[in-house]
Amino acid sequence: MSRPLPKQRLRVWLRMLSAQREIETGLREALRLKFDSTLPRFDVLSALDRYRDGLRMSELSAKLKVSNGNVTGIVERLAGEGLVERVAVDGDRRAMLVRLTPAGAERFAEMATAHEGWINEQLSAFDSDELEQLIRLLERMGGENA
Amino acid sequence: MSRPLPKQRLRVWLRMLSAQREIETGLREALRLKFDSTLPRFDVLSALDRYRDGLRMSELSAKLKVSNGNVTGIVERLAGEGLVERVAVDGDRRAMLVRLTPAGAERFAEMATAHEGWINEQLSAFDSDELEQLIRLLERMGGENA
DNA sequence: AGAATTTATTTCAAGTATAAAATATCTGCA
DNA sequence: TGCAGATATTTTATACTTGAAATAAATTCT
Repeated sequence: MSRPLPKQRLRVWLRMLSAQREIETGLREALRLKFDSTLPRFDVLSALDRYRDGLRMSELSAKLKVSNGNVTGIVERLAGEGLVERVAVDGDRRAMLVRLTPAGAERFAEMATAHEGWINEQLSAFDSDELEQLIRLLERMGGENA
Repeated sequence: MSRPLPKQRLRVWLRMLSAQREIETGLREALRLKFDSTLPRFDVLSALDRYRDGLRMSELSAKLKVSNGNVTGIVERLAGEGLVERVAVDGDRRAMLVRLTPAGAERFAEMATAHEGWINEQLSAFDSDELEQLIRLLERMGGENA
């Protein structure tokens, strides 16, 4: 007789939260110390690095799963640092396209290398098979992919 | 020849972030609509419900893995709502013990029931074996348990 | 064309979060 | 005893986050 399903699910959720917070705390500190930057900024740069032609504000907030207003502020600060630029979209004067500047692309490349290393350490306990298992399971959690 | 280990680990991390944000968005909204409350407040109540004798501020922030100053603010608001109370610890005048009020315990009980239901829906795709797998894997992620 | 609606983004108010500085208290030890 | 250092918490400054309201521009429907 095993534990009821709802309790098991709750347990998974709580454990996931805990692991996540712990890893994020490490990342946050590392980003701050090595790059004087933050996790949200890294996330925005990362999305823009993946979409080199740029993204609209709304696409950015959808990809990051955060509110529109939130992205406005982060992009503003990144623009202030010269890492991203906002350009008008022609054909739609409501929209703004955000993309990496050359400086931003270069900066992100350094951060991404370090970031991959930190994650690699945090998840060093897992071998390839286990990682595949995790991917398969996590892909079925929540709705669609990243 | 499979993908290199560091990339696989990164993939797991990104997928976990994505799933988490999606689920949290749902929980946040549900908590707001049904209880006019928030996730951080729920987390604090949850910890206090588990430790009925109360917790010190520092124990609370350690369990929740958030900063001390953060907990100060959330507890302040919960105290304003009459859901928690702060009492002096005798033998140490620096410390504060926080615990649920009867109203807080009652309120939390309602919230917890609903919360379990929401999580149960969000993770409805998984059966018992898969949940056990997830637990085992997640327990090895980051450092120690919750 | 002109009004109503929808879409894209920003602004706003309130709450959440961190790191660092400030307080207050406690503990260990010369 | 008295003080140096450690501990518990709050305060402060700044950043992040949300949901809702406000703008502004595009689209739809007569």
